[in-house]
Order: sequence, then C-alpha cells, then structure tokens
Amino acid sequence: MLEGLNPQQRDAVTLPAEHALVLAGAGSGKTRVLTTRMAWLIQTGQVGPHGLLAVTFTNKAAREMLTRLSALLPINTRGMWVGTFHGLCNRLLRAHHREAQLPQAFQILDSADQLSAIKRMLKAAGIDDERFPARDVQRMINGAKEDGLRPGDLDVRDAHARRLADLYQRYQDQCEREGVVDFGELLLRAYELLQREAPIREHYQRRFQQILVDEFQDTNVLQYRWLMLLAGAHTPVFAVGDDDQSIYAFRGANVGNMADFEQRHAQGRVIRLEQNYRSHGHILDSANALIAHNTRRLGKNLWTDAGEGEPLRVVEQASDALEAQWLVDEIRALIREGRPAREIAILYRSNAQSRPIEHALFSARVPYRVYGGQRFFERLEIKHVLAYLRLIDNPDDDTSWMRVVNFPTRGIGARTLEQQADIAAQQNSSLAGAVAFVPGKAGAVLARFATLIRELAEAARTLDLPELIGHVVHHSGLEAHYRADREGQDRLENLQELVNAAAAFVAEEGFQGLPAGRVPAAAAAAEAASGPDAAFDMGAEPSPAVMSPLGAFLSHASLEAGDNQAQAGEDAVQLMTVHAAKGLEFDAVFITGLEEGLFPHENSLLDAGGLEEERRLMYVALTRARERLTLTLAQSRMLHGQTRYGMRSRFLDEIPEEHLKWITPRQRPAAAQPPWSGAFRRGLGGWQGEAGSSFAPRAARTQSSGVTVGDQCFRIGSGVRHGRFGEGTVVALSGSGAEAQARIEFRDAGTKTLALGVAKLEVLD
DNA sequence: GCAGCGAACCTTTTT
DNA sequence: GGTTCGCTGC
Repeated sequence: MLEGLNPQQRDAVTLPAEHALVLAGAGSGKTRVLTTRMAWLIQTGQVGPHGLLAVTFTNKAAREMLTRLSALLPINTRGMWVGTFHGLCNRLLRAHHREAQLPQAFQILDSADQLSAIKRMLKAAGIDDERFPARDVQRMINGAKEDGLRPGDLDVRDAHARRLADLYQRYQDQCEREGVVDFGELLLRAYELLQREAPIREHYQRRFQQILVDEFQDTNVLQYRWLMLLAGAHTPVFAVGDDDQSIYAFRGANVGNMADFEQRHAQGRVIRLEQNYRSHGHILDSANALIAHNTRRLGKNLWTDAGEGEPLRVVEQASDALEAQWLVDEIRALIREGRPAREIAILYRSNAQSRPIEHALFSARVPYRVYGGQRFFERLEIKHVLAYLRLIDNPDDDTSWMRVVNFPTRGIGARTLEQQADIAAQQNSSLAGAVAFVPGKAGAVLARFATLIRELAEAARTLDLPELIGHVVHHSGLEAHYRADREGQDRLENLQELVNAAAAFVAEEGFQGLPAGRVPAAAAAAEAASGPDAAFDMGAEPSPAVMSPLGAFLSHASLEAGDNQAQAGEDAVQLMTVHAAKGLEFDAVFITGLEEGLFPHENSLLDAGGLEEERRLMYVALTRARERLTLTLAQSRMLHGQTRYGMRSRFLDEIPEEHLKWITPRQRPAAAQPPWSGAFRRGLGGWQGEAGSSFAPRAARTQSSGVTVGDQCFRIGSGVRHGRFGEGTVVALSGSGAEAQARIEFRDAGTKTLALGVAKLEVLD
C-alpha cells in the first residue's frame, strides 16, 4: 500500500493519531495521500471504516475518494461518513431532526430557491427593493451564516444594519414556517445541534476516531468550527490543503483557518508535499516565481525531476477575435500532430470570454465543450417537477407552491395569490394552510390545486419513485403543456431523463420496489422504538434511511445539482474558467486574456487581499499544464458592448524572462505605470481609444493621485456627502475629466456610481 | 395571462 | 453586446 510513495507522502500517510496539516502543492499526489491514509488507518486496525469521517467540498471529490479507497481495500464503503460538508450535515439533521427542531421532511433550498424566498419575504415585509436588493440581502444572510452568526449576533450600530438584521430574522421565521433550510442553514443548524445537545455531540465525538479534511484552505469559519467541535478533545484531524490554491475567499473561504490550525492544534506537525508529478520545470518555476509575490504564505516550493521542458509561450494579438483565431489555428495544429483534443484546455478568468473563442472554434469545426453551463437539476422543467414532488413531501414549502401553483396555468392569477398570501400572513400559516380560508371563486381554484397535491401524495403511497415522477408529470399537466409547446420536445426528454435518474437512484440506494412516500420499515421501527436520544445509542446510527425514497431523492437533487458539462468521453477541446479548472490537468493549456483589469480582474483590486487571490488564481491556472503552456493577451476586447483597451497583465511581468518565449513581439506597456504617464502614452503606439476607461488598473491610478474635479480631489477611501444619498465612502474611481466616475458606498442609500462632473458631492476630511 | 418592451445587470461558484 | 427582469397594455 505504501509502495511508490515518496518519503514525504509516506510520512503523511503514517503520521501518528494527532492533529496534522499536510501542505499539498499542486500535482503533489494529494488525493492519493488522503485515500492511502484512510486505507492505512483501517488496515493497521487503528480505526474501523465506521470510525472515519472524511469531508470534501464537492460530491465529485467525495465519490473519487470512495472509489480510490475501495480500490485499495476490499471493504464496503456504503454507510461510511465520507461526503461533502453539506451532505454530512444533512445526514446529521435528518437523523436528529427533532432535536434540531426541524420537520422530518424539511426541504433544502438551493441558491435560486433561496433568492425567490427572500424576494417573497421582502415583498411581504413591504421593503423598498431599491435600498435592499434581494441579492444583497441574500449575500448578507449567507455571509452571516458562514461566520456562524444569527440575526441577534449581528453588529447593529446603525439603522441600515438594524434593518438588515431584521430582514435576516424575517427570512428565518419564514423558513421555519415553511420547513425549509438553505445551504448555509444546513451547516449552522448542524453545528448548533452538536453544540447544544451534549449526548449527541459526545456520541459522534466518540464514534469518529479520525477526521480527514480535503481542500482545507477552502473551509469557512463555520466549517472549521464544526470540524473542531466534532473532533472534541480526542479525535485527531488530518487536514490537507494548499494555501496557494485558495481561490474562494469571495464565497467565505478563510485561508486563515490553515495558519490557525497549524498554530493551535498541529504545532509542528506539518508535512509539505513539494514534489510535483505533473508539470515540466519551466512551468513549475514560473508558478513558483509568480506565487512568491504573495506575502502571508505558509511557504512551499514545488520541484520536479521531469526536466525543464519548453518555456512558456506568450502571444499578443490585436483583438479578442484575433486572439481566438490564433488559438484555433494553434489548436488545429496540435490536433494534426496527433494530440487528443481532450488534452487541450483553454482557460479564462470570466465566462464572458468564452464567446469569441467558441465562435472561432465553431466556425473552424473544432469539437469543444464548455464547462459551467446549466446543471441538470437546475433546468426549469426539472425544477417544476421537483416542486410538485416537494409539495407531496412537504405541502408547507411555499417556494415550491409559488413555483407551480399556476404552472401549467390553471387560472390562478396574481390577485388570488396575493389574497392567499395575506391570509397566510395573518394566521401565520403556510400558503397551503391558508387555502381553506380564501373565500369565493379564488378559494375554489386554490382548493382544486390543493386537492391535486393531495392526490399526488396519495399516489406516492403506492407507486415507486420513477413511477411517481411519471405520474406527476402526467397529472400535473406538465406533459400536456410541453407537448403543446413547439420547443417542448427537449424539455420532455429531460423529464424522461429525470425518471431515469430516479430509477438509478432507487437502485443505488436499495429502495427498489418501495413506495416513494414510505419510510423503510426497519428504519421507521428503529425511530419509533427509540426515544429521542436512543436512536444514536444503538451503535448503528440512524442513517438517512429514516427518509422515504422521495425525501432522499429530493435531498439528493438539492445537494447534487448534477453535471454541468457536456457529454463526457467525447474527444473535445476543454473550455472553462480558471476556477473550474482547479484540480484538473491537461497536456496543453492556454491561459487567455492576460490583461490588466481582466486577469487580475478589476473588481478584485477593490477588496483587501483581492490581488493576492487573483495571483493564486493565476498560480492555479499555470499549474494545470503538464507539457505545454501558452499565455495569450489581446490589445482590445469587446466587453459590455464597448471596445476596451487593457494593459499587459502584471502577472506576465512577475514570471522571470528566462521562462518566457514571446511568439509575437512584446508590444504593450506593463501594468505598473499609471495610464497617464509618459511611458503609457509612448507605449500606446498607434492605437487609441477609451484607454483609461475602467479597464485600466484602478488601484495604480488612484493610489497615486486620485481624480480631481474642480477644486476637489476624490480618492478611494475618502468620505463624501451627497445631498440626497447622505454620507458615504468612495470605493472605486474610473475615467478622468468629464468622464470621471466614482463608485460610492453610501451608509444608508446603498452603492451608487456617480459622474463626478454632474453629481453634487462634497469631499469630507 | 401573456406578449412586448425598456431598464438593469454583467467575476469567480459549490453546496 | 447579450440576457434577464419586471412592468405595461391588450
């Protein structure tokens, strides 16, 4: 089992049972170490499969871990606690739903469901959506939950913050009433459950004798606290991660967890995996040199014995269209040389960049696939069916009610629904609960819908899950609706696909022949026989089997949105964002759009640590390549309907010359000079345009001088007062002269972009 | 209830 | 430039 491991990998695998941190560089065999560690712990008798807890971020990573583990050891991995944070928390909450104060059939809201729930809450509260856009409220709520904060824990020093806390509370009340939880709530609820209920906590602390965490750099504050709570005083945590690949701070990941874990728990027990088995020397040295520009690293230097390989090639084209054309020509040549298309990846910073590239590939008939499209379970028609299924499982789920109460249309209009919502609010019930109290014709049509749901629920008592879904598709009228629609054919096919997915799910989970709505008898008996806390004292955990096939499938649909890539297996060039490329590797990689403002992205420069995260992103991009790495940039780019001119990305200048080979002459100025400097103007050469538009680096410009309008000088961070919006802070500046604009975060009025020549602003000292 | 229109959005994203 | 959202008018 330990054969073929290098000394550091072997050390990591065979560490004693204490907290430890493994700093695993890109391509250093991280997953191998993690799975071998699990196998080794089991094989040496230190722990049974039952006593392991392994946490990942994605379902894909969890599956991969289980697959590799069963290749190493002849054990049955079913029932092992290996999964995502959210999946494991769901399991905990299902098993202890009473103690967690959740209904047995609680539903999980995905981000889109959450947003519509928030919109509904804002509407009910009569909130002005100018000042409180639903998206902002959603971000605030999720941010608070990621930090483990409830509405009462928020800092409410001003009226705006007080209002936000109030909205958070209203949203929570609404979720409570409807029996739904969002993703953040899954984690926070599970954490609070363990914290509050000592017998449950102690049971799991005893049960888990080893905890392993993958991608530890991506954990947020709450996930870290959850892990350490579960570990308790005796369970060692084996954390694997790479601080240089932390690229998810924007969604709450806290790299600081790594340093904290090292200092407080894993003192000295840090193993660095620095031998890279993926990339040639030039590539690796470039990545090392680039990332060395970051401060606050735990420190690590990758090396390889694979030889230095080719230098990185750099290509500059006049426009994004020409950049795309060059890529296509180059890729066709590679394919002609016999390189498989699937071994070629085109990476970009933002999704918008894929358009011209796709266009060029399509015209040249080069097969390609784009990652990051819509997921299967996120398709509209699928969400509609799922909404019916959720109402069967939990009629109080108002989000689902609203989604399908009038889809397909059945004459239930906005006025009827408002009336229903008013009554529901009055008696503090769900929409379903209010139906009986809606008078007149409106009440009658609603009652008819409620009857439909009851009949579908009745069917769930006898039909198995795939049959039930077919039944729902037919009796809800969705089938007829899509059949009548000229473009409904694809949607009908997807609905059939959903039936197939359900059949596969039923087979995999051992639910064959079971009515969709029925909780398996054995599990139900165990639940009934045991008191509220006996269930987990029986050695065997209450498993997700306390759920009906329907309930389990709905959880599955929410927690695993399905593939977001085109059909696998096909030999096609791979297009994706750098974020999506994390964890993957290719023979040949093209990193495109290496322009200041795009990569690093201009928005990232505004927040603290943003540039360093962009640099880590670039580091991730560089380390995806095995043999051939090409960096491309364009002098002009179509963005938001405007042609913009960017400067060469600073990241190109952070890679030592000796690793770069310029295929086209180097033309454009480096990013370090501000756009108004002489060097920039000279560098401008023949091209003119909106240089100095917001595409130019804001930080460089504003750090030095700011923007002067009349006798006032605006800088990032300066306080300003506006007649209508009140006081605020300048967070971004762009343009100059008559074009100058400032983005200002007002304390009460939200964030606005104002033309400095027009808006009456006063700079405060 | 729905088509049609103008306004507002536009970094990255898993669960 | 493209899409999506929400309002208006039929």
